[in-house]
Order: sequence, then structure tokens, then C-alpha cells
Amino acid sequence: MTRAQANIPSSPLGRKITSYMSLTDEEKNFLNDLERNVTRHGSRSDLLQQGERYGCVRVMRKGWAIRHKALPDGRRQVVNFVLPGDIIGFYCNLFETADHGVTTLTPAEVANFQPERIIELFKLFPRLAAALAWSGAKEEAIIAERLLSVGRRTALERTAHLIVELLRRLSIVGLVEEGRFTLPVTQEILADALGLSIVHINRTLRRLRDIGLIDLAGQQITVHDVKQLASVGQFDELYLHLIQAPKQLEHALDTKSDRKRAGD
Amino acid sequence: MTRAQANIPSSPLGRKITSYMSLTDEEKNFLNDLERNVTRHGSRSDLLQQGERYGCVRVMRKGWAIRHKALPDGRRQVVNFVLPGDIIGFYCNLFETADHGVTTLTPAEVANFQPERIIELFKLFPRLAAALAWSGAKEEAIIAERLLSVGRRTALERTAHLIVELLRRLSIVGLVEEGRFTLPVTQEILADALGLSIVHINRTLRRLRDIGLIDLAGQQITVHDVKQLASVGQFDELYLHLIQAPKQLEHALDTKSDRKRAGD
DNA sequence: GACCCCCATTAACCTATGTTATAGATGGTT
DNA sequence: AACCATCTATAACATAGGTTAATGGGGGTC
Repeated sequence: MTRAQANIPSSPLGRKITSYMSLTDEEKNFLNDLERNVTRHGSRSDLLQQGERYGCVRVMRKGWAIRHKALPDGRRQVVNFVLPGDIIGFYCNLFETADHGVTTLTPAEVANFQPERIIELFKLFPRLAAALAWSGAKEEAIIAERLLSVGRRTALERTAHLIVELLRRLSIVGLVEEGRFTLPVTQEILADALGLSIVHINRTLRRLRDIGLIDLAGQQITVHDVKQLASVGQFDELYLHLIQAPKQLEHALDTKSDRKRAGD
Repeated sequence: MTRAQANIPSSPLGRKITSYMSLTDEEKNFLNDLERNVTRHGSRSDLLQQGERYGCVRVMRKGWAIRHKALPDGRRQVVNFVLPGDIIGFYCNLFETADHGVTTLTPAEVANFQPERIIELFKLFPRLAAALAWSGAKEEAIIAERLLSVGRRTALERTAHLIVELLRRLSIVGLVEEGRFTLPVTQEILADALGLSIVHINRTLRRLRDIGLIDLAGQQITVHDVKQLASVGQFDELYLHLIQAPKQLEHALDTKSDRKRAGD
């Protein structure tokens, strides 16, 4: 348990949590240990199939994936994009079977661990438990925002919104350079994420290019004016806050509850 | 701390958790104590406004509410229905401001407690923490399923699906009698939940009535043949499982992690 | 009992988006 | 270099669902 090593969490998960809450060496070691078992997967491979029994909890270390649900007749909805540092099936392991599938979009590096370790974590490291809970709440907020998109935004607004969302999420993990990032996604997947047809997503992207808001070159997308794109997408600042860090989380964990506990 | 009292949790939350996991007296007492501070609200009153700072965590004891998000120009999406026993803003309290509003649809009875008590709960009762985490995951699953509805199901399918969902969720709390329950909801709210216009929801409900799948009399809705309605809505059995109890949760908490812990 | 407001209902018309079809890129494989 | 599978791109056409507008019912309230 070297101090120097422990202070630089090698796990993307640890790095993500560290960005909004400082961790003790013990906590960092636990996280690093969690992610010890890393597997590699090709592009377009299923990490989890809808209807399958949940196996282990996974953390995306490198690459992209999608969470998706399908109807019996094949219609499909992409629920969310899984980006580096994201957790897959954290709580869901408590369910009997998966109600959604997870499929990689690129070659991916994934850390795997047994769900029991989550329970262990809940018992031994309440601060980590709360941090992960927060992370789960964030995921829910993202899905709810997408529901608003699909339910109430026009195709143009939806598409603009998604691009801004991905830009924001990727910048946190350091994957955006001067408004440019890799979008390893076919138009079919975009369509399934936005509840549109593949033809209409094509039309919509064309419009965004014609307006001059984005540039597309293969899988490279460049956003020229984030503010303008955000305004087209009616991107909500509140929702933005959610993607950022909760300042009070650490404070709450360190101060308030210790006080309470002492009083018990 | 009377044993007899503790065994019958008076809190709907406690009752809900008890339905899938047995609780110790200490845990029950903690939950009962959480819900000590009950407030009453009229119909159509805001329990939380979008953009507002989160105040306290709430548990719906009686009545219905909706979680909703709005766009600047007034378009609105109902994210979920809050039914008796549901928690409002559990994890979200870790956020700076609410990204959604919560409004009652009926007179309501709500229990309130400070977010610090959640942290307390995480530190003192890991089993409860896991149970609540599971509850949060269930909520996410419901929202994801609605996303699938709005993104990929037709108006008729969506509407049928929602009715079956509400029927299922309400039966768990004992609010359905012979396929009949109260739907304290205007067509405008249904429209906002399903991403449809108010006119089209009307058309769709008429179709469901004409087919003979449902009966509407004021706020009383009767489902004649759940199976058929579920099949119209492409209601997924997997998703159904999620609404039921997780058999393994208690087991996992009692067995596996204690073993681990002992080994430490 | 007259007035209102909110809500459900329907009809007529309109449009954003879906569907079908075709052609051209792109990139990997033999 | 020819082949194949995917993917993008457009055009032409179809439709599910949106919009506008008008009507009527039910339940408060003065």
C-alpha cells in the first residue's frame, strides 16, 4: 500500500470520483483492486444481452458502448452512451435479468468485478457508496433529459442537444480537443438514440452542417460554436450542473453525519 | 423500541422494503423515525420546482404526483408518476439544483426528512442503503422503458403500455381492485407523459375504448383484459420482473459480504 | 339559476417525420 | 482489381400525429 501509488488512482473510475471528492488511500486501493481484472473486447460485441442474467459489474476503461432496449419486432432504442469511466450495471445486478443490452461501438477495455464486491463496498466504504449512488443519479438525470428530448424536442433540437451532451461528457474525461472529438457511431445508432429514422437523422445532420454549426469528417465531429449549438438544442444549464461535480457531497459525508453519529 | 411496533412498519417506505427484504427492529425504527415529519399538500401544488435548490428528501405516503421537466418555451415532459410509497429526490439531493419539478395531482400526504439522514443511513445501515439503491435502479428502469415507449412505440402502444405499467405498480401498493383503479390525471398530463398532443391522446384513448380494452368513467379506469392490453403495448416481461422484488438482495447482504468481511 | 372555467371530444386540415428506393462512398478481403 | 458488405446520401412519396377551431359537459361560485 504505497502512498505515492495510492494517490494516483490508476482506475478511470477512481479518477472520476477523485475529480469531485478526495479519497483516502484505503478507498483508492479498494477501487484500484476492483478494477484489477481487465478484459478486452472487439467492436460491436455484446457485453450484456437483454434478458440475460446479470453477471458482473463492469467499468468502461477505454472505448464506447451503448445501452439499448429492443422491442420484439426489432425496433430499438439506445438508452444511453457508455463512455470511458462509466459504470455498467451497477445497481442492476440486484435484478434477476437485464432489461437492456450493452454493446461496444469500438474496441473496448473493460474492468470486471463480482457484484458481491458492491455489497462489500457498501458495508466498508460508505463514502464510496454515496459517491457511486451520486453517479447513478447522474445517469438517471441523463436518461430523463433524453426522454425530454425524444418526447418534446424537434429532430433538429434533439440532435443538437445530443451532440452538446456528448461534447460535455467527453470533455470531463479529456477526450475533446478544440471542439473536436471522435463519434464512433453510425447514423443508425444516432437514429435509435434519438427516436428518429435513419433517413431523417441524415437530413438533420445535413441541416446542422449547412447552418455551419458542425463539421463531420468520417468519425471526427467538430463543433464550431458550442453556445449556438446548445441554444439550438435548448440545452439546459441546470442539467449541465448535474454533469459537473457535487461540491457538497464530500462535505456532507465528512461533517454532517459524523456529528449525527456522535450524538447517537 | 417495542418489538411489536417495530414489526409493523407504519411507513409506506418501510412496508415497501419489507415486501422484498426482512428488516431488523433497528432498521424499522430508523425508517419509521425518518417519516415522522408528515406534511399535507393540496392538489396541483409544487413539491419541488425545476431550478430550485433541493430541500429535503420526501416520501409519498398518499396521493399521486408527477416528476416533470420543461423547456423554456413551455413544452413539457412528464418523466415519471410518483405513486404512494415512492421516494422523491433521494439521490438528487446531492445535486445543487433540481433539474425537474414535482407537482401533486391529488391532495397528498408527504413525509419529509433532511438529506443528511441519508448519509447517516449509508453509514449506519448498509442494508437499507442497498435496498434504497435498488429502489433507485428500479426508477431508472422505469424511465428507460418510457424512453423506449416515446422513442419507438406508436401512440396506441405507448398508451396501452403506460396503463399496464400503472396497473402493475398500483397493484403492488394494493390500489387496484378487479382491474379498476383511479387515474387522477388529465389528458394533458397523459399527453405530456407520452410525448403526444392532447388531441391525439384523446383519439388514442377512444380507440382503446372502442376496441373494448379499457373503460373510462371519470377518473376510474377499468382494464378488462390485462394480457391483451399488455400485448398491444408490447409490455416486456423482463421489465415486469424489475418491478417485482429482488430475491437475491437480502441473501447477498446477509451471506456473501459477511463472509468477505470476516476474511479481511 | 346564470356565469365561468376547465376539461373532454371531434372534425378538418397540415406538417414533421417515416418509408421505399436508388446510387454512390468507403473499406476490408481474396 | 474485382467483390462484398456497410454506410452515407438523396429523392419521391406516404402517414402518424400535430394544430386549430368549435362544441358540449361538469362542477364550482356569486
